[in-house]
Amino acid sequence: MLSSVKTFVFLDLEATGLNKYLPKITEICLVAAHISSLQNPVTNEFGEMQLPRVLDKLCLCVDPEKTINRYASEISGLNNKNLGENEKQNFNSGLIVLIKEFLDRQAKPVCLVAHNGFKFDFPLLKTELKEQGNDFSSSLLCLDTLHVFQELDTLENGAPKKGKGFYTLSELYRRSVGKEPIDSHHAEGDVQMLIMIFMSKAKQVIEKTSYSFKMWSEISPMYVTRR
DNA sequence: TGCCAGGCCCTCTTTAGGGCCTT
Repeated sequence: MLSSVKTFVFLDLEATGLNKYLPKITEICLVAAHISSLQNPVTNEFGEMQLPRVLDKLCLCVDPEKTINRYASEISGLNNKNLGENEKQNFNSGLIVLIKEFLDRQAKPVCLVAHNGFKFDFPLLKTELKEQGNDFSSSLLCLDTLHVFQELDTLENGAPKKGKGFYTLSELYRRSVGKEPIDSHHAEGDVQMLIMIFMSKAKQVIEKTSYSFKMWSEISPMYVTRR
């Protein structure tokens, strides 16, 4: 299934908190890369892998209309004060139109990619869409890089690696790229790390992983607000 | 309003409990 995907759209959300606090999105970043760029990474004069030159980006800050968890504010730099002062809009129908048009511009089939996406980013995005009475095309694919890298380790070593923090986005980036993360917990920074991690294993991800993707229609909302 | 994740994996397991990963 993944071998037929033409565009991977890397996604990261910042939010007011974690799942149990019924979070709302404070920042969304989508970066679309064509399979041809991901499978043939360009290197600089030092032989270091570079982000593809041809990328489409959509990054927006969002007024969550809810108190942002203190820790979430500290790590993301987004708080109710600066979002309010900058007059950011909420997650409204206009934003959904933007995102859908962005996805529609990409060569299809399209696959969304997020780290721990099955548990956090995809369900939360689905909740926000459903609250506006909207949704994405059911033909959209979803890939969770947390599952991908655990599955690759299982294929190579018989089991995922153990230990706290082994599969965090930052740690995967350190091991894949050999550099310290930059702009961690800023949506665009996290997406850039995600692309680099993906490119470092693109061939294996596309050819070997078979359990790490779902159809968008299989994603359940994180929660449903009572009205 | 207030509720307050969750499926998978591991082991000091299986009559269970705790950690991971995302903000």
